[in-house]
Amino acid sequence: MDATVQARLDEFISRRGLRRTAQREVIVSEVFSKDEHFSADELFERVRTSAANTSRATVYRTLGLLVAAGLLREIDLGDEQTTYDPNFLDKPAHNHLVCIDCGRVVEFEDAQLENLTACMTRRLGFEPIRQSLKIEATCEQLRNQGRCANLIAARLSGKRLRKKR
Amino acid sequence: MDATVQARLDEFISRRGLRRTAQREVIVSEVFSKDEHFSADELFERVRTSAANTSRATVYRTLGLLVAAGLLREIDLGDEQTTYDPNFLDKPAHNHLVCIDCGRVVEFEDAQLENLTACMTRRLGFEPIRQSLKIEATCEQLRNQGRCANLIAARLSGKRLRKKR
DNA sequence: GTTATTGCAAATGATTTGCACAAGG
DNA sequence: CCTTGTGCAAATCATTTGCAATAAC
Repeated sequence: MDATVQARLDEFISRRGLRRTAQREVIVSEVFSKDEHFSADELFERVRTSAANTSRATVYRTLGLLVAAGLLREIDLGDEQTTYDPNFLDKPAHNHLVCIDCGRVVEFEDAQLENLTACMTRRLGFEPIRQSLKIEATCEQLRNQGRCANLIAARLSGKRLRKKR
Repeated sequence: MDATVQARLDEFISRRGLRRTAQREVIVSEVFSKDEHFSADELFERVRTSAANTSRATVYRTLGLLVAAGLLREIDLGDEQTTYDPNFLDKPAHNHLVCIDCGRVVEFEDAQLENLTACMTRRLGFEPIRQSLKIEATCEQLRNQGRCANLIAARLSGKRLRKKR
């Protein structure tokens, strides 16, 4: 876990008079063990392997704390569950490309884009706070080569690729 | 209701062997009676005033049909319910500015923006299918004048302005 | 008459919450 | 000890679905 994250977390814990519990330790270290997006349920499964106790409720409650502490971001990829992004302290990107073939998510940022939208927002009489662009796209690779590594991986892991409806 | 909408709907009904029922007539005419966004529940309430029978289930099922027919678009404004947009045949905008003070939603389109994102998507190795930009912003009017007509209206109508969580 | 449609109530599924018990400081 | 945190099960809430009754065509 990054030192900045650790420091911010410590500050948050003492400022709010929170307590350090075994469950939180496990959840937090699991959250920041990778840079990848995850759902509450995926995290719950990961946490279970290290700490067989720890309830779903605690996972949800801890996620809420981390979001409140500004260490984790909730993003909405258009499916039925909230996605969490543990890796944004150093990159303020809120733009996502979601591949509708394989479910792969690419995060990116673009200064030109930010400028453009900020101008437009002001022109409409508002002050921009945050923005998120979601691009749904298909794999060139899948179309050209007939296969896509991400698709195969996604199927193997039983990932739900589209909205159920 | 627009003639194009009517024609497309007729075509869809016959192509799929659907039936014309009183409930559908009411729901469809209510959907296209205004250009504004609405939630399933708001529509259900509106429909109730004309046709006191008509269940929620039928409203949901009819919304699904209209989306399948390409006459209605589902959009995700980040709250807990799906928003529907009845007015997009003539304007292919999928970009929304949501005012976090008053909940007002402004739709807009911008060719420069579309170009920019399409380029970026291709550069990343994907083919863009659709995109949506959501900007959350605050009212200049509220900040400068201390009040905002939309906010007052929203409060009067009991609209939920933010995510409940 | 078939087959699509409806209303109702029950099912879903992610997330939240009330509560009694457990544990940090 | 005094609060905060936890697990559990029950509650939410938008949306979906099974089913028997009903209505198009």
